[in-house]
Amino acid sequence: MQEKKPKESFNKILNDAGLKSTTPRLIVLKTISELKHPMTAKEIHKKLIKNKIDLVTLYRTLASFEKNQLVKRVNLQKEAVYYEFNKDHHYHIVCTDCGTMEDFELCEMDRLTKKIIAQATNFNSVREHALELFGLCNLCAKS
Amino acid sequence: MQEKKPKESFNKILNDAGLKSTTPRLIVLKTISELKHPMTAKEIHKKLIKNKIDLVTLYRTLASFEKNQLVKRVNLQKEAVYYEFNKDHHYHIVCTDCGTMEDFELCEMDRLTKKIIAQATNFNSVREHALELFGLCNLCAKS
DNA sequence: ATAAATGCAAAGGTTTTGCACCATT
DNA sequence: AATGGTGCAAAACCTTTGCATTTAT
Repeated sequence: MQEKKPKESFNKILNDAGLKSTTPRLIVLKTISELKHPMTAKEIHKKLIKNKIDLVTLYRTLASFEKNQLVKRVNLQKEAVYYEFNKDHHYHIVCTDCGTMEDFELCEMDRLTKKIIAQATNFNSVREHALELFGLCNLCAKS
Repeated sequence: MQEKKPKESFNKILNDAGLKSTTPRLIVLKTISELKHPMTAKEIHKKLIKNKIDLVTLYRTLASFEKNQLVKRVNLQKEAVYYEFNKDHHYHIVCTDCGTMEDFELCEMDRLTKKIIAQATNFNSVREHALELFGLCNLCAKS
Protein backbone atom coordinates (compact mmCIF):
# COMPACT_ATOMS: atom_id res chain seq x y z
CA MET A 1 0.00 0.00 0.00
CA GLN A 2 1.07 3.51 -0.75
CA GLU A 3 0.97 5.91 2.17
CA LYS A 4 0.10 9.51 1.42
CA LYS A 5 2.97 11.93 1.53
CA PRO A 6 3.04 15.55 2.58
CA LYS A 7 3.59 18.07 -0.17
CA GLU A 8 7.08 18.76 1.10
CA SER A 9 8.29 15.28 0.32
CA PHE A 10 7.18 15.58 -3.30
CA ASN A 11 9.17 18.76 -3.44
CA LYS A 12 12.15 16.88 -2.18
CA ILE A 13 11.68 14.05 -4.64
CA LEU A 14 11.75 16.53 -7.50
CA ASN A 15 14.76 18.39 -6.16
CA ASP A 16 16.68 15.19 -5.57
CA ALA A 17 16.01 14.25 -9.15
CA GLY A 18 17.33 17.61 -10.28
CA LEU A 19 13.96 18.69 -11.60
CA LYS A 20 12.52 22.13 -11.02
CA SER A 21 9.65 21.85 -8.65
CA THR A 22 6.75 23.35 -10.58
CA THR A 23 3.07 23.24 -9.88
CA PRO A 24 2.23 20.82 -12.69
CA ARG A 25 5.00 18.45 -11.67
CA LEU A 26 3.94 18.45 -8.04
CA ILE A 27 0.37 17.71 -8.99
CA VAL A 28 1.31 14.98 -11.45
CA LEU A 29 3.68 13.35 -9.00
CA LYS A 30 1.13 13.37 -6.22
CA THR A 31 -1.58 12.05 -8.52
CA ILE A 32 0.55 9.19 -9.76
CA SER A 33 1.68 8.31 -6.26
CA GLU A 34 -1.96 7.80 -5.32
CA LEU A 35 -2.97 5.64 -8.25
CA LYS A 36 -4.23 2.23 -7.24
CA HIS A 37 -2.95 0.66 -10.41
CA PRO A 38 -0.98 1.68 -13.51
CA MET A 39 -2.71 4.08 -15.86
CA THR A 40 -2.23 5.50 -19.31
CA ALA A 41 -1.36 9.13 -19.96
CA LYS A 42 -4.90 9.74 -21.04
CA GLU A 43 -6.37 8.21 -17.89
CA ILE A 44 -4.02 10.19 -15.71
CA HIS A 45 -4.91 13.31 -17.64
CA LYS A 46 -8.58 12.83 -16.78
CA LYS A 47 -7.65 13.05 -13.15
CA LEU A 48 -5.84 16.30 -13.83
CA ILE A 49 -8.49 18.12 -15.80
CA LYS A 50 -9.69 20.19 -12.89
CA ASN A 51 -6.07 21.31 -12.47
CA LYS A 52 -5.93 22.50 -16.09
CA ILE A 53 -2.73 20.67 -16.81
CA ASP A 54 -2.21 20.27 -20.50
CA LEU A 55 -1.92 16.78 -21.95
CA VAL A 56 1.31 17.83 -23.64
CA THR A 57 2.73 18.88 -20.32
CA LEU A 58 1.72 15.54 -18.90
CA TYR A 59 3.55 13.69 -21.65
CA ARG A 60 6.66 15.75 -21.07
CA THR A 61 6.35 15.31 -17.34
CA LEU A 62 5.97 11.56 -17.64
CA ALA A 63 9.00 11.42 -19.92
CA SER A 64 11.17 13.32 -17.48
CA PHE A 65 9.83 11.38 -14.52
CA GLU A 66 10.58 8.15 -16.30
CA LYS A 67 14.09 9.22 -17.16
CA ASN A 68 14.64 10.10 -13.50
CA GLN A 69 13.01 6.90 -12.31
CA LEU A 70 10.28 8.63 -10.38
CA VAL A 71 7.82 6.75 -12.46
CA LYS A 72 7.91 3.36 -14.10
CA ARG A 73 6.53 2.27 -17.42
CA VAL A 74 4.50 -0.92 -17.21
CA ASN A 75 4.01 -3.12 -20.23
CA LEU A 76 0.56 -4.55 -20.13
CA GLN A 77 -0.63 -6.43 -23.16
CA LYS A 78 -2.40 -3.52 -24.67
CA GLU A 79 -1.56 -0.91 -27.24
CA ALA A 80 -1.22 1.84 -24.71
CA VAL A 81 1.65 2.54 -22.36
CA TYR A 82 0.90 2.45 -18.64
CA TYR A 83 2.67 4.34 -15.89
CA GLU A 84 2.94 3.85 -12.15
CA PHE A 85 4.77 5.39 -9.25
CA ASN A 86 8.18 3.86 -8.83
CA LYS A 87 7.86 2.24 -5.47
CA ASP A 88 9.69 -0.97 -4.71
CA HIS A 89 9.63 -3.88 -7.08
CA HIS A 90 6.35 -5.56 -7.59
CA TYR A 91 4.52 -7.07 -10.51
CA HIS A 92 1.00 -7.34 -11.88
CA ILE A 93 -1.58 -9.95 -12.70
CA VAL A 94 -3.96 -8.46 -15.23
CA CYS A 95 -7.43 -9.68 -16.12
CA THR A 96 -7.57 -9.83 -19.89
CA ASP A 97 -11.31 -9.41 -19.76
CA CYS A 98 -12.11 -6.55 -17.38
CA GLY A 99 -8.64 -5.11 -16.82
CA THR A 100 -8.57 -5.63 -13.06
CA MET A 101 -5.04 -5.73 -11.75
CA GLU A 102 -3.47 -7.22 -8.69
CA ASP A 103 0.06 -6.71 -7.44
CA PHE A 104 2.38 -9.45 -6.34
CA GLU A 105 5.92 -9.72 -5.08
CA LEU A 106 8.52 -12.24 -6.14
CA CYS A 107 11.71 -12.10 -4.19
CA GLU A 108 13.14 -14.93 -6.26
CA MET A 109 13.54 -12.70 -9.29
CA ASP A 110 16.96 -11.52 -8.20
CA ARG A 111 18.28 -15.03 -8.03
CA LEU A 112 16.68 -15.90 -11.38
CA THR A 113 18.09 -12.84 -13.05
CA LYS A 114 21.58 -13.83 -11.99
CA LYS A 115 21.04 -17.33 -13.26
CA ILE A 116 19.79 -16.06 -16.61
CA ILE A 117 22.69 -13.68 -16.99
CA ALA A 118 25.14 -16.44 -16.21
CA GLN A 119 23.84 -18.34 -19.20
CA ALA A 120 23.46 -15.41 -21.58
CA THR A 121 26.02 -14.91 -24.30
CA ASN A 122 25.61 -11.21 -25.13
CA PHE A 123 24.77 -9.81 -21.72
CA ASN A 124 26.72 -9.64 -18.48
CA SER A 125 24.23 -7.64 -16.48
CA VAL A 126 20.68 -6.47 -16.45
CA ARG A 127 19.36 -3.14 -15.33
CA GLU A 128 15.70 -3.95 -14.97
CA HIS A 129 13.07 -6.46 -15.80
CA ALA A 130 9.37 -6.69 -16.45
CA LEU A 131 7.11 -9.51 -15.42
CA GLU A 132 3.37 -9.57 -15.88
CA LEU A 133 0.84 -12.37 -15.67
CA PHE A 134 -2.37 -12.45 -17.66
CA GLY A 135 -5.55 -14.38 -17.08
CA LEU A 136 -9.15 -14.08 -16.01
CA CYS A 137 -9.93 -12.72 -12.57
CA ASN A 138 -12.25 -14.76 -10.40
CA LEU A 139 -15.25 -12.66 -11.33
CA CYS A 140 -14.69 -12.86 -15.07
CA ALA A 141 -13.82 -16.56 -14.88
CA LYS A 142 -17.31 -17.26 -13.58
CA SER A 143 -19.22 -15.61 -16.39
CA MET B 1 16.05 -22.07 -33.48
CA GLN B 2 13.09 -22.15 -35.79
CA GLU B 3 13.18 -24.82 -38.48
CA LYS B 4 11.60 -23.92 -41.80
CA LYS B 5 8.27 -25.49 -42.49
CA PRO B 6 6.77 -26.63 -45.76
CA LYS B 7 3.94 -24.54 -47.07
CA GLU B 8 1.49 -27.31 -46.25
CA SER B 9 2.06 -26.99 -42.55
CA PHE B 10 1.22 -23.29 -42.61
CA ASN B 11 -1.96 -24.23 -44.36
CA LYS B 12 -2.72 -26.64 -41.59
CA ILE B 13 -1.95 -24.11 -38.89
CA LEU B 14 -4.46 -21.71 -40.40
CA ASN B 15 -7.09 -24.39 -40.84
CA ASP B 16 -6.64 -25.64 -37.31
CA ALA B 17 -7.17 -22.11 -36.10
CA GLY B 18 -10.36 -21.89 -38.12
CA LEU B 19 -8.95 -19.21 -40.38
CA LYS B 20 -9.38 -19.23 -44.13
CA SER B 21 -6.10 -19.99 -45.73
CA THR B 22 -5.50 -17.02 -47.99
CA THR B 23 -2.38 -15.92 -49.80
CA PRO B 24 -1.68 -12.93 -47.53
CA ARG B 25 -2.12 -15.00 -44.41
CA LEU B 26 0.19 -17.73 -45.64
CA ILE B 27 2.86 -15.20 -46.51
CA VAL B 28 2.52 -13.34 -43.22
CA LEU B 29 2.61 -16.53 -41.19
CA LYS B 30 5.67 -17.81 -43.01
CA THR B 31 7.41 -14.46 -42.69
CA ILE B 32 6.77 -14.22 -38.98
CA SER B 33 7.85 -17.79 -38.40
CA GLU B 34 11.23 -16.91 -39.89
CA LEU B 35 11.88 -13.75 -37.89
CA LYS B 36 15.01 -13.90 -35.80
CA HIS B 37 13.52 -11.62 -33.20
CA PRO B 38 10.22 -9.84 -32.50
CA MET B 39 9.29 -7.06 -34.90
CA THR B 40 6.75 -4.29 -35.18
CA ALA B 41 3.97 -4.30 -37.74
CA LYS B 42 5.86 -1.74 -39.74
CA GLU B 43 9.04 -3.76 -39.76
CA ILE B 44 7.18 -6.88 -40.79
CA HIS B 45 5.46 -4.90 -43.50
CA LYS B 46 8.79 -3.92 -45.00
CA LYS B 47 9.51 -7.59 -45.48
CA LEU B 48 6.20 -7.99 -47.27
CA ILE B 49 6.44 -5.11 -49.69
CA LYS B 50 7.48 -7.22 -52.63
CA ASN B 51 4.37 -9.30 -51.95
CA LYS B 52 2.16 -6.23 -52.16
CA ILE B 53 0.39 -6.99 -48.92
CA ASP B 54 -1.35 -3.94 -47.60
CA LEU B 55 -0.39 -2.61 -44.18
CA VAL B 56 -4.05 -2.66 -43.19
CA THR B 57 -4.27 -6.32 -44.10
CA LEU B 58 -1.20 -6.95 -42.01
CA TYR B 59 -2.76 -5.27 -38.99
CA ARG B 60 -5.91 -7.31 -39.39
CA THR B 61 -3.90 -10.46 -39.92
CA LEU B 62 -1.81 -9.85 -36.84
CA ALA B 63 -4.95 -9.23 -34.82
CA SER B 64 -6.55 -12.48 -35.91
CA PHE B 65 -3.30 -14.39 -35.48
CA GLU B 66 -2.94 -13.02 -32.00
CA LYS B 67 -6.48 -13.94 -31.08
CA ASN B 68 -5.83 -17.45 -32.31
CA GLN B 69 -2.46 -17.62 -30.60
CA LEU B 70 -0.50 -18.16 -33.77
CA VAL B 71 1.46 -15.08 -32.90
CA LYS B 72 2.47 -13.52 -29.63
CA ARG B 73 2.67 -9.90 -28.67
CA VAL B 74 5.91 -9.01 -26.94
CA ASN B 75 6.16 -6.02 -24.63
CA LEU B 76 9.50 -4.43 -25.09
CA GLN B 77 10.01 -1.13 -23.39
CA LYS B 78 9.24 0.90 -26.42
CA GLU B 79 6.17 2.65 -27.69
CA ALA B 80 5.58 0.19 -30.46
CA VAL B 81 4.09 -3.29 -30.20
CA TYR B 82 6.26 -6.21 -31.23
CA TYR B 83 5.13 -9.56 -32.58
CA GLU B 84 6.73 -12.95 -32.80
CA PHE B 85 5.79 -16.44 -33.87
CA ASN B 86 4.21 -18.34 -31.02
CA LYS B 87 6.69 -21.11 -30.53
CA ASP B 88 7.30 -22.55 -27.11
CA HIS B 89 7.85 -20.31 -24.15
CA HIS B 90 10.96 -18.28 -24.15
CA TYR B 91 11.84 -14.77 -23.06
CA HIS B 92 14.02 -11.88 -24.12
CA ILE B 93 16.88 -9.83 -22.86
CA VAL B 94 16.86 -6.52 -24.69
CA CYS B 95 19.70 -4.04 -25.00
CA THR B 96 18.25 -0.64 -24.16
CA ASP B 97 20.94 1.00 -26.23
CA CYS B 98 21.15 -0.82 -29.56
CA GLY B 99 18.06 -3.01 -29.39
CA THR B 100 19.89 -6.33 -29.67
CA MET B 101 17.84 -9.17 -28.28
CA GLU B 102 18.71 -12.55 -26.90
CA ASP B 103 16.33 -15.34 -26.03
CA PHE B 104 16.42 -17.31 -22.84
CA GLU B 105 14.45 -20.12 -21.27
CA LEU B 106 13.30 -20.34 -17.69
CA CYS B 107 11.67 -23.60 -16.79
CA GLU B 108 11.06 -22.37 -13.25
CA MET B 109 8.38 -20.00 -14.40
CA ASP B 110 5.71 -22.67 -14.17
CA ARG B 111 6.47 -23.31 -10.56
CA LEU B 112 6.62 -19.60 -9.82
CA THR B 113 3.34 -18.95 -11.55
CA LYS B 114 1.64 -21.54 -9.37
CA LYS B 115 3.16 -20.03 -6.28
CA ILE B 116 2.01 -16.55 -7.25
CA ILE B 117 -1.49 -17.75 -8.01
CA ALA B 118 -1.68 -19.52 -4.69
CA GLN B 119 -1.14 -16.20 -2.96
CA ALA B 120 -3.32 -14.06 -5.21
CA THR B 121 -6.71 -12.99 -3.99
CA ASN B 122 -8.53 -12.20 -7.24
CA PHE B 123 -7.04 -14.79 -9.54
CA ASN B 124 -7.15 -18.58 -9.51
CA SER B 125 -5.33 -19.18 -12.74
CA VAL B 126 -3.18 -17.51 -15.30
CA ARG B 127 -3.28 -17.97 -19.04
CA GLU B 128 0.02 -16.46 -19.97
CA HIS B 129 2.84 -14.35 -18.75
CA ALA B 130 5.46 -11.98 -20.05
CA LEU B 131 8.99 -11.64 -18.80
CA GLU B 132 11.61 -9.41 -20.32
CA LEU B 133 14.97 -8.26 -19.05
CA PHE B 134 16.57 -4.98 -20.01
CA GLY B 135 20.17 -3.89 -19.87
CA LEU B 136 23.20 -3.15 -21.97
CA CYS B 137 24.62 -5.84 -24.20
CA ASN B 138 28.32 -6.57 -23.91
CA LEU B 139 29.17 -4.40 -26.89
CA CYS B 140 27.22 -1.37 -25.69
CA ALA B 141 28.47 -1.82 -22.13
CA LYS B 142 32.02 -1.28 -23.35
CA SER B 143 31.47 2.04 -25.07
C1' DA C 1 18.70 37.30 -15.22
C1' DT C 2 18.87 32.87 -16.98
C1' DA C 3 17.53 28.64 -18.04
C1' DA C 4 13.91 25.70 -18.08
C1' DA C 5 8.88 24.51 -18.10
C1' DT C 6 4.29 25.36 -19.85
C1' DG C 7 0.32 25.83 -23.03
C1' DC C 8 -1.46 26.10 -27.41
C1' DA C 9 -1.54 24.91 -32.23
C1' DA C 10 -0.07 22.03 -35.48
C1' DA C 11 2.40 18.11 -37.34
C1' DG C 12 3.77 13.25 -37.38
C1' DG C 13 2.99 8.49 -36.98
C1' DT C 14 0.47 4.44 -36.11
C1' DT C 15 -3.75 1.93 -36.00
C1' DT C 16 -8.66 1.52 -37.12
C1' DT C 17 -12.89 1.94 -39.94
C1' DG C 18 -15.96 1.96 -44.12
C1' DC C 19 -16.90 0.15 -48.24
C1' DA C 20 -16.60 -1.96 -52.77
C1' DC C 21 -14.39 -5.85 -54.75
C1' DC C 22 -12.44 -10.46 -54.61
C1' DA C 23 -11.30 -15.23 -52.90
C1' DT C 24 -12.04 -19.35 -50.25
C1' DT C 25 -15.03 -22.78 -48.61
C1' DA D 1 -23.68 -19.06 -53.48
C1' DA D 2 -22.37 -17.30 -49.18
C1' DT D 3 -19.23 -15.86 -45.96
C1' DG D 4 -15.34 -13.77 -44.94
C1' DG D 5 -10.86 -11.42 -46.50
C1' DT D 6 -8.54 -7.73 -48.99
C1' DG D 7 -7.17 -3.15 -50.64
C1' DC D 8 -7.74 1.60 -50.89
C1' DA D 9 -9.01 5.98 -48.91
C1' DA D 10 -9.98 8.33 -45.13
C1' DA D 11 -10.68 8.88 -40.28
C1' DA D 12 -9.33 8.40 -35.54
C1' DC D 13 -6.07 8.33 -32.25
C1' DC D 14 -1.91 9.01 -29.63
C1' DT D 15 2.40 11.32 -29.15
C1' DT D 16 5.78 14.77 -30.47
C1' DT D 17 7.44 19.33 -32.05
C1' DG D 18 7.74 24.51 -32.50
C1' DC D 19 7.24 28.65 -30.54
C1' DA D 20 5.78 32.45 -27.66
C1' DT D 21 4.86 33.14 -22.77
C1' DT D 22 5.51 32.16 -17.98
C1' DT D 23 7.95 30.34 -13.95
C1' DA D 24 11.64 28.69 -10.76
C1' DT D 25 16.12 29.25 -9.29
